[in-house]
Amino acid sequence: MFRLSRGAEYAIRGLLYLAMQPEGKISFIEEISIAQEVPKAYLAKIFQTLGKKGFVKSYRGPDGGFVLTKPASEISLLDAIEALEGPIHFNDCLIHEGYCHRDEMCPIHDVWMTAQKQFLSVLTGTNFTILAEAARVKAAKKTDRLKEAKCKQN
Amino acid sequence: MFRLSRGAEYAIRGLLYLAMQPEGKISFIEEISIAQEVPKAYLAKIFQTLGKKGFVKSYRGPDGGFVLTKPASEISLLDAIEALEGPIHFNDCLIHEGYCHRDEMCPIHDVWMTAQKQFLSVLTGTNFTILAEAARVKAAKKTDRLKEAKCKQN
DNA sequence: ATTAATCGGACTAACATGGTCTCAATTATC
DNA sequence: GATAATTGAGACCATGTTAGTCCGATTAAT
Repeated sequence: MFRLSRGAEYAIRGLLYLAMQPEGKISFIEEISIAQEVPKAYLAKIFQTLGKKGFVKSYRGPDGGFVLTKPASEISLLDAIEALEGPIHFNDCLIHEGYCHRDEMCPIHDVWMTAQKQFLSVLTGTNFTILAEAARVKAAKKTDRLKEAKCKQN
Repeated sequence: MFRLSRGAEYAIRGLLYLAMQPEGKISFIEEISIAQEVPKAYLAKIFQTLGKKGFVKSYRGPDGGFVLTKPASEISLLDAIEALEGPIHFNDCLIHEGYCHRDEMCPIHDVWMTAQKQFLSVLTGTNFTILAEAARVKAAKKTDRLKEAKCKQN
């Protein structure tokens, strides 16, 4: 179906939220779920898998929560997606060399290969420092727009 | 899940088969299903949707079957896929401008946009004449390999 | 102890996928 | 005109995936 799953989408939002916090600050699920508009219980489950995959570290008990285990710059968008969806391969024939016995006559294999490479290169080229920065810029623009609107009112 | 559906895969194989036939030659489902290793009944269903979408024309009765309605060069890989899967958008926010209210603060939208563009450009840049030609080349190489192997035997 | 948080997993409803099967319609051939 | 070969339309079904919810257990700060 060529669609990002909601689970992966939410994982990305969650990691982005953490990436935008001051370093080392513990955030808890409820906080993130509200800010990022994700159902709390679902987000909790997602963060468990993010924990198992080594992207976040958790603290239990009151004042518990989650922190990134590595610098945001070392987590790519692809990492986040594959953490939830598993490895991406557009077509079965791309799973590994020799998987598909039709390879020797099938001309489509190569097309998929390049399409997938193009796609993956965009995702690996984007990390959460970049995303966090882009989010900050967007937020600034938004407040600018609001100010301007208020100015016109008066 | 970022995966091509089997249905679309089979549609591609079917169209490729037709594209490789002499122009105007009618092929019937059983023939195609055997050559392309697709379950016959399923392929029949797929060709009905390909017919409705205007890619193939059908003839009933004995000696009936299917033919391409337009030159293979005018059918892109994307056309074939979207005929079965509907329009491709990697993420909901790409459905149309303004669909997602988070756009104004979400930094990921733009990444998806470029990733999808890259991907689609590969698929639109590949048509069935290209594929058919590539298949012929591959087939030739295969027979070469076989000949060589036979030569060594003697 | 209480309370606030994660951990782990069971559970579920809805939908998508990948088919099969049947019967009807069409048409070439004998 | 009967027969046989083909597509047309759609009902049907088993399985898997998605997008969650819910609950009880665990951990730790106060």
